[in-house]
Amino acid sequence: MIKTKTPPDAATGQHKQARRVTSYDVAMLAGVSQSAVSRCFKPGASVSKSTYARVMKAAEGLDYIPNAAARSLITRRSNMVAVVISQMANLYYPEALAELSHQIARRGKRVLLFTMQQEGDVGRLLADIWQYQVDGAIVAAALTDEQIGEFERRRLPLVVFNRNLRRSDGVNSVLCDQYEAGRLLASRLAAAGHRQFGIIGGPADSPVATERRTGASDRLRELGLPSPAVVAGQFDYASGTHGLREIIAQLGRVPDAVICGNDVMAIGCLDCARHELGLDVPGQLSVAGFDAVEPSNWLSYNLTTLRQPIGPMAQAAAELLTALIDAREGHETTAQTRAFAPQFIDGATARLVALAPASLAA
Amino acid sequence: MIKTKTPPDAATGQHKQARRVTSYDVAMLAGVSQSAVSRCFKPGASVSKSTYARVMKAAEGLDYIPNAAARSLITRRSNMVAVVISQMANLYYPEALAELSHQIARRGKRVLLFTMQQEGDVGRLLADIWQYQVDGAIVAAALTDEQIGEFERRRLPLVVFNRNLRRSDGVNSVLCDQYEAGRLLASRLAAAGHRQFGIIGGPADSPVATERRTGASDRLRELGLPSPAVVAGQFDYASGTHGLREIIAQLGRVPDAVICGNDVMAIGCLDCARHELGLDVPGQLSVAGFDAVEPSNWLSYNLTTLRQPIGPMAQAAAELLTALIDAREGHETTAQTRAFAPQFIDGATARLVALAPASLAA
DNA sequence: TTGTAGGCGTTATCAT
DNA sequence: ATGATAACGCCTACAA
Repeated sequence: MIKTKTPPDAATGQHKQARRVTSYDVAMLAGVSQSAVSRCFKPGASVSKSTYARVMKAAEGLDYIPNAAARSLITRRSNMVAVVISQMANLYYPEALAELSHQIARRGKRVLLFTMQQEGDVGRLLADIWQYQVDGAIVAAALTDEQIGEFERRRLPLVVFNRNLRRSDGVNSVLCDQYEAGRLLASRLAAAGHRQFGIIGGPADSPVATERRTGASDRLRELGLPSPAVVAGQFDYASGTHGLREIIAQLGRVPDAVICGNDVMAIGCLDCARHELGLDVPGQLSVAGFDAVEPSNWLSYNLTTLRQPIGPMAQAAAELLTALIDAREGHETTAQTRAFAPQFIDGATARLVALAPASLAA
Repeated sequence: MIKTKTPPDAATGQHKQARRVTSYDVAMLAGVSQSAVSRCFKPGASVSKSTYARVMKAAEGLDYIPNAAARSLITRRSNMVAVVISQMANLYYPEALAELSHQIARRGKRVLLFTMQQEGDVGRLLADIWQYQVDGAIVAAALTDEQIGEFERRRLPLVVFNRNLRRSDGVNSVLCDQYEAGRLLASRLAAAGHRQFGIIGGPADSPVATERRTGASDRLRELGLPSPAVVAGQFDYASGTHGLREIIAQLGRVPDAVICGNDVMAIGCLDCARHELGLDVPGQLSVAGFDAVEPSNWLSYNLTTLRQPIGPMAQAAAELLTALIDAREGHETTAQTRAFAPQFIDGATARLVALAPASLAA
């Protein structure tokens, strides 16, 4: 007996123990060398038709599948992409994740998922990302410049998703201009004659939330409108309902319009206005959100909002990342930013035309 | 020069090329053997305090992180768990995924995500699951017995999520009894005097959808009620709106109650009834769904539905799977099923008390 | 086209 | 406690 550590039941052959079937087993059964087997599983390798057939038959008989861990050790490619996402509660992110997963799968890779509750928790995930030897990462969360630097040092392709446009230099990113979106929404509402605004913002550690909020309030200030009542929320439904009440308490009256940091909060705000406060929307109050998540389009809401083109953005992210991965060896490619324009959705929860003097009187 | 393929800039030391830093580098810098380094990264190994400190300092200086692929090659543990999910559109699954990811992360593992459009596509994913050497899998999709057998042959721990209770023997599973849930909903509605039902079912390839539908219609038959109008849907909003119209066309009248295969379809049905057909819900029509996803609880809907306890279910699945993984070597454990009771949510979209004779007259 | 041999970066065994 | 050394399963020159 020369074989080391033969499993106890090897002689009986009853069932093969933990020992997995390897390319050696296949080679033996097919009567070829191990490297021949290896070549058969590499697309575009030079193998004769006859050996290919023999190997494949043997592989099938043994249920052989190449071991990706062993392969990645030598090829330095794991065919895994890290996707880092917070705010699964946000509704926008599940939609984005579904698209990302699909697009990444199309390109022959798989998603290793990293989720977290707070955006601030990214730091603790990073070590794991290094460990798992992913080929690249798509991060939809706030990264500090230092953290981005770590990706560079490790030469790990990185695409940030929805990061602040104004800080996107030097980083490959896919995004909507959230600041501009905030401005746009404020402009449209102001143009319709709304004067007193409320803003229900998102979490402090979310750059997207911050951009939207400052975009809107900057624009309102430019227009010389009264300063809006601003309250903080958590991107969830309850933040919308509480937020509206808080705004009303702050102002001592119902505002003309409320801009919410995302659709879910806008829906909460809307429901509170209609069902708890008995307000007519958009008659007495305009409400608008961001994202155009699916429920915003439901008949009960038909929300006025700004769509982020999730599909194209996910596709762009996957495309950009795989390009970076394929080009990793050799020339440094310069970072690019793919910005998408938010699309205004003219729903039914915001009045968008100025009131005629007559109707003001009425 | 003996070193093979020394990178061109190795002499300059300017920046280290693709060559990654390994435990050897750390060992060299710390002045210890490579195996000493390895031990330092294995919790509970025997290392002296002084070498540990030296190694860790060197590791930090070099940004060294153990390579998980190399490790898994020998330990036979990748610390990855495959999660297979379809129907990301369903709203229920994103919520489940978020919980699963969280629970799995707590146990020191990560989720390798496999998504698909149709449940029938599971087959094509399986080969990838074998490839990636995951430690186990949680599958929330329809698996054939043969496919389950393949997991067993490969001794890959498997937990099925929300598979048919009546076929759960021999498979580790976490589920709600969907058939019973369907019966329960039918019973409650029938008890309130509803006689003519409509059912908007889910996709044909979804066992969950099938169970709910047959549970409801079996119960209606037992009660001797007129046979319901049954239409098929895709678990999405549009299926709910179209479904209701189709049911009305089939029956030639508005049914007393509609049971929908999930909440999103129920919401579609509800919106169609109220906003397109001008029906009073629950005055003229009762509508109920399944899952208690977040929007079902929003004020505009307050849907009558059956909650699946996502949190406990995800926790059970993660727990069960990790237990299986830890017990993999040695004794076969017998398969277990963890069934959770659906919880009736007494919303405001279904009339649940019988009409008094007086009000019938009125 | 095919086989031989070395190496990818760890962990695990066994002396010391 | 520490250091050699042999796996782990595969890919890839290189030689034949």
